[in-house]
Amino acid sequence: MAAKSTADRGAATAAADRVVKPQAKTTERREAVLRAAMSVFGERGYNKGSLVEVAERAGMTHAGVLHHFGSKEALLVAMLQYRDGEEAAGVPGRAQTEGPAFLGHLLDTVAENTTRPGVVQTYTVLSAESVTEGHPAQHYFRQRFSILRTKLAGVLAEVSGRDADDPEVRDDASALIALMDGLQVQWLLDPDDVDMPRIVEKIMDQLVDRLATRSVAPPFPRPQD
Amino acid sequence: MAAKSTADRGAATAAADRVVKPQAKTTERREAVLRAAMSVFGERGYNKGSLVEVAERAGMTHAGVLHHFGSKEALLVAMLQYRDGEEAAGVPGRAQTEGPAFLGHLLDTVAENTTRPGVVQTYTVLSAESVTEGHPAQHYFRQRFSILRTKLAGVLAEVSGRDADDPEVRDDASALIALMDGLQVQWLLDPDDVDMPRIVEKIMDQLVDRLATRSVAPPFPRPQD
DNA sequence: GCAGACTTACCGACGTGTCAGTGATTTGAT
DNA sequence: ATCAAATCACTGACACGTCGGTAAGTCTGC
Repeated sequence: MAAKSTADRGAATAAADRVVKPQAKTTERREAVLRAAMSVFGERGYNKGSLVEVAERAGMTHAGVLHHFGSKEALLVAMLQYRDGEEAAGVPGRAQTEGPAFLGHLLDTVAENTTRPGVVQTYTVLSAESVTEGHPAQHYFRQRFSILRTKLAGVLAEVSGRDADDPEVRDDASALIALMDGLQVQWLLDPDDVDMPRIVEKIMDQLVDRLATRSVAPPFPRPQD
Repeated sequence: MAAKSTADRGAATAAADRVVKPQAKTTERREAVLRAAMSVFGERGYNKGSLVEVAERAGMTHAGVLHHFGSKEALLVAMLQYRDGEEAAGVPGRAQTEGPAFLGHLLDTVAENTTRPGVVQTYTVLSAESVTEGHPAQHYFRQRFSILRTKLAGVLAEVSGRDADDPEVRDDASALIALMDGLQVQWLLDPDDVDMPRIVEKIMDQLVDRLATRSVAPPFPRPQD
């Protein structure tokens, strides 16, 4: 019968070609809107950024943007998810960096961010803005921080021969994330006065070093090689 | 311009007594507006916070607020300065804590902030928002960070017997400030998962310790044993 | 009676979201 | 392959609310 929305489509073609459901260039246009949203919300924040400006940068009217995403809130959420996907895809290696290499990946990201103030600003402004009442990105950032803390704690534990549930390890994970985020604000305001990569690397080394050398009660014998 | 507003007044009359200048309750009312602004801008951010809501909480109309402060921007700036004054006055000791005691003061502040999420939110949201183009609080925060970095570097140098111009000392000052700011975002989003005072104290100790024990030697990967 | 502290009334600019309509494209039956 | 119907990707106009700011008048304490 009649398919209601674009979501209701299935088993039309057997072959696994890629352009079956949407209208050929639709994905392209949606991505243009998403990228426009990143730049606008990054420059002005979610509250001050307007759909009209997003639409202009994407080359359509604001009604067109609403046609694709339904509401400003939904656009923000879609943008956040899109950004995650892009980042994962952008890494030359596999989707997710695992183990100790993750620390190096973090350092690389900090260094790379130095060349992309726009991206840094998007993240900084939005994450802070999200703590206000009823902000649509609140759930996203709460979850993101939670996952990041857990992952970092795991890596830190692995590297230092500790337990990932050790409060000290978790504290250090929180601290490292906080350090990176906090530095971004200072750096955006005063790029010449704050050397993000150098600072993060130094503190990270120091944290790992202390975690490894000062094992309070090693649950297992851990030779330092 | 007919009835010019009283917006710009800088305590510029001769006698320092109280019977000449403001109209008795005026100072009181202005402070009420300033406090209302802190709560509104803290909850919603500067962009989303409205003069109407500030006015309501101060018990007047938004035109009344404009009468006192001239513009929304001017209100924000006045609020920021008022907050600084309040904080300085709130410390039981003198206006400014000097020397090594400053580190303890910082720790006390972090602990105290744990009981005042509103204040923390105001600072967090506004400081991040200020990095956007043309934000009225940009100058305030740039200056604030600059002064804080310098002061902290001085104290750190004093405590560890280093030079305040030492890049390592300045890096650590930036790092400590970044840590505190970054933790606030995580804490606001997840108060139970982030123990701000404990984390800051631990990192601070660690920083001071390393600064003091490791003089002016270039850092080797594994000097400690 | 006058300056200052307001209020009421209002303006123009914007911002989000709705709606009907219009071509372009895809679909499905022939 | 052809063609009509369905669906899509939009646009333009508008409804409706909100916001910062202005103008002018009123009330109050000195």
